[in-house]
Amino acid sequence: MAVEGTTGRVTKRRVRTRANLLEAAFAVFAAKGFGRVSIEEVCEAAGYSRGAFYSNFGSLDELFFALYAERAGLIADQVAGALALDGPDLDVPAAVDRVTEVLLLDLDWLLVKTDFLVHAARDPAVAQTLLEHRERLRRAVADRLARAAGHTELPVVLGGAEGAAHAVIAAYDGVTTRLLLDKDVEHARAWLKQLLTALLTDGSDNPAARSGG
Amino acid sequence: MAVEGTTGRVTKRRVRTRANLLEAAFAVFAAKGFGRVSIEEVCEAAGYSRGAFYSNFGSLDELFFALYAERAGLIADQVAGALALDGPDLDVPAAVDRVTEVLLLDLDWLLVKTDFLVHAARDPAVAQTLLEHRERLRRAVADRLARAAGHTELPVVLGGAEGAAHAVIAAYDGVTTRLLLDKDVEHARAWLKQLLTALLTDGSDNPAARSGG
DNA sequence: TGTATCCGATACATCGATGTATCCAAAGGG
DNA sequence: CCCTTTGGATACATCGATGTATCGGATACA
Repeated sequence: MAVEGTTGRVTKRRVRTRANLLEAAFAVFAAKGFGRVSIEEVCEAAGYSRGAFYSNFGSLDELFFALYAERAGLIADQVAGALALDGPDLDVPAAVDRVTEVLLLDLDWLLVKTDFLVHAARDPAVAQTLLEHRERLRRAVADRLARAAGHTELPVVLGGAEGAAHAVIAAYDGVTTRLLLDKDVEHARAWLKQLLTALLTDGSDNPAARSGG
Repeated sequence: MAVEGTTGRVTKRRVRTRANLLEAAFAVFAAKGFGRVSIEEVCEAAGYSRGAFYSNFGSLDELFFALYAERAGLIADQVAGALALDGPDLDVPAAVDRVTEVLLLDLDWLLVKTDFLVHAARDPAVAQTLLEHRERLRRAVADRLARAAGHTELPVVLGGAEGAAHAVIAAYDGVTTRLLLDKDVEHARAWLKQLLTALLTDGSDNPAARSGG
C-alpha cells in the first residue's frame, strides 16, 4: 500500500523505483494513451513487478496524477524562466519566440497532457488541479505582458494584459490540438508565433505575414 | 459479424438497433470517456445484449468511429448553414455569433470529440479522417471570409482568408479546451466571440471590450 | 399465410487485469 | 556485523470483458 502514514524512513531505493516507474509510465502513456495502458505494462516497461507498483502507488490514476504534476511543474518553471529571461528590455516578440520553443518542445508531453485533460474533464477535483496549473502559467504571461505595457500596446478587445494572457493560453491550446493531428512541430511553432503576433499587436507594426496553413 | 458483403436485405429493425446503440454509446462515452467504457456497458444502456452489438459492429473502436463520423457530419452541416444564412449582406460579426452558438452548443459532444482527438493522435488513419473533417469546416469559414473581403478587412499577419480561417479553428479549439475544464458554456461563447473579434478585425472598429476571464 | 432469411439473445470458453497475501532480499541503524 | 525494518517479487484467487457458436423469434417477401 502506498500509504503516507508516519514517514518511517526515506529509503534511497524507493525513490529510485518510484522515479523509474514514473519515467516508464510517461513513455507508455505517450505511446498508447492512458485509457489503453495496464498497470502490468507500466511495470514491464520499468523493469519491475506489480508488487513494486502497489508498494508505490494505489492505482494507475494516482500514478498518472503524480506524473502530470511532476512534468507540469517542470514546464511551468521553464516557461517562467523563458519569460523572466530578459530583464528590463521587455522585448515581447523575443519572449514570444522563447516561450513558443518551450511550450511546443515535446510531442509526447502534449499527448500525455491531452490525456490528462480528458481525464480532468470528467473529474472535478482533477479539473481543479489542472485549472490551477494553467492559472499559474497564465499569471506568468499576464505579468510579463503588463511589464511590457507602453512598449507594445495590446488590442483593446482582449481587455488588457489579463485578457491577452487568456488569449495566449487559448492560442497555445488551439495550436496543440492541430499539432496532435499533423505532428508537425516546426510548423506548429511558426503558426503559434504568428497567431500570438496577430493577437498581441494592434495590427499596426506587423512583421511579414506567412502562408498560415 | 458486421460484414458488408453483398447487401442481402436492409431490414428496418437493424437500422433502429444500430441507431439505438449509437445513441446510447454517445451518452455513455460522454459520461465516462471512451477509454473507460466496455461493450457491455453500451449494450446495457441501449437495452440490447452483446449479440446485437457484434451483429452491428466489429469492435468498440468501429462503433466509436461511426459515432464520430455521424455527429461530426451533423455539426458540419449546421455550421455551413449558419454561415450561408445571410446571403448578400455579409455581416461578419453576426456570422461569428451564429457559428459560435452552433459550435459551443453541446458539452457532451465536446467531450466525445476530444476523446476522439486523443484517439486520432495515436492512429494516423483516424487522424487523417479527423483532419479532413476539420478541413471541410475550415473551407466553409474561409469561403465565408473571402466573400466578406472588402466589407471587413482581415489583419495581414494571418495571411488572408485562408490563414484567418485557420485562426478561427484554432480559437475554437483553444476555447474548447478551457470549456472542458470549467464547463461554463455561456462564458465560453462570449470568450470565443471576443477572441474571434480580436483575430478578425484589424484593431480599428473594436466593439466594447469585456473582462476576458 | 407460409417460408426462407435475418437479427438479436443466450450460453460458454477464454483471457487478461486486478488486488492481496506471503516470502525473500536489501537497506540502514546500532 | 547483526538484526530490524522496508521494498519488491512471487503466487494465488477473483473478476470482468471479450469473442464465438448456437438457438429461437422476428421480418420481409411471395
